[in-house]
Amino acid sequence: MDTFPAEKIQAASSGLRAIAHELRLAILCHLSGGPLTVSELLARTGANQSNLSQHLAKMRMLGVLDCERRGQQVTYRLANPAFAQIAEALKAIYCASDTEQNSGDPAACPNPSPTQRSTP
Amino acid sequence: MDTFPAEKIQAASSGLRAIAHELRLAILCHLSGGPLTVSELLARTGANQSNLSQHLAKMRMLGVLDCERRGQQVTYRLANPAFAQIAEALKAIYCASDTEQNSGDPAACPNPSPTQRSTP
DNA sequence: AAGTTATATTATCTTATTCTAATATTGTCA
DNA sequence: TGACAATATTAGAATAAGATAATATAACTT
Repeated sequence: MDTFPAEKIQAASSGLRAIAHELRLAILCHLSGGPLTVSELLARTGANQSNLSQHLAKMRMLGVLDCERRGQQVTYRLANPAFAQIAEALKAIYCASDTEQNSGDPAACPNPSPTQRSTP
Repeated sequence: MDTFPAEKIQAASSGLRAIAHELRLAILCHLSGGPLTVSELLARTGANQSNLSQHLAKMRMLGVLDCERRGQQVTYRLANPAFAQIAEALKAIYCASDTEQNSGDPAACPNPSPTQRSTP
């Protein structure tokens, strides 16, 4: 996959920023099952009202969520169902059925590593 | 999709944070086509060497990339092929074939919006 | 060993995120 | 109209992320 036009990268990274936060990802996951009102999200996430509202606003402004008011309740939904696929991919990565994920040292790498010659 | 265990959300959001940046997303896209050396990434992204290295380090520490040194070159690759799916999903969202994406005001919403009664 | 290439690390400054608390809007109902 | 419920907004302080420049390390070459 190299065909991601450079001009779109900026927009896409904004979209990612919109969900790259513990609470906002939780919101995404909950909304992947269908629209929910703020109260429902409040109950499911256990978040602080003001804080939740701010995060919802950010997700909306960054184009991840749409919302609609009905009386005094506001319902939020994914602006694009493909956002749920991102949650799916994450689940595949972080909820692998195996016992453990990656046994290696996360920081292990380049300079510290032992020499490996390309032409032994 | 509500079956994303709460304990995993934190790890997953770290993974997202690792790619929620213009340059890091570009790196992900380039590596989706297969492993590349730092020099190759340097050429393709046009980034500053020090900066690129720091972003690669962050992606590695957050578990998105693996790397391996061969002589004086270091090759980076996706730690999990499923990360490429995220790039695919983003492409679906942000590179829709239609002329334009979402024509609505991104900020339009709740309080500012006109009344809609639930029982008209 | 000295020079050179490839890459990583550190330091610092600037800017952006995030949380909390307080307050404001909007809509409903008695 | 006045109280209440649902949600949004603002302001401020604390923390994190980012860019740049300078320097360090590691491996190769002569």
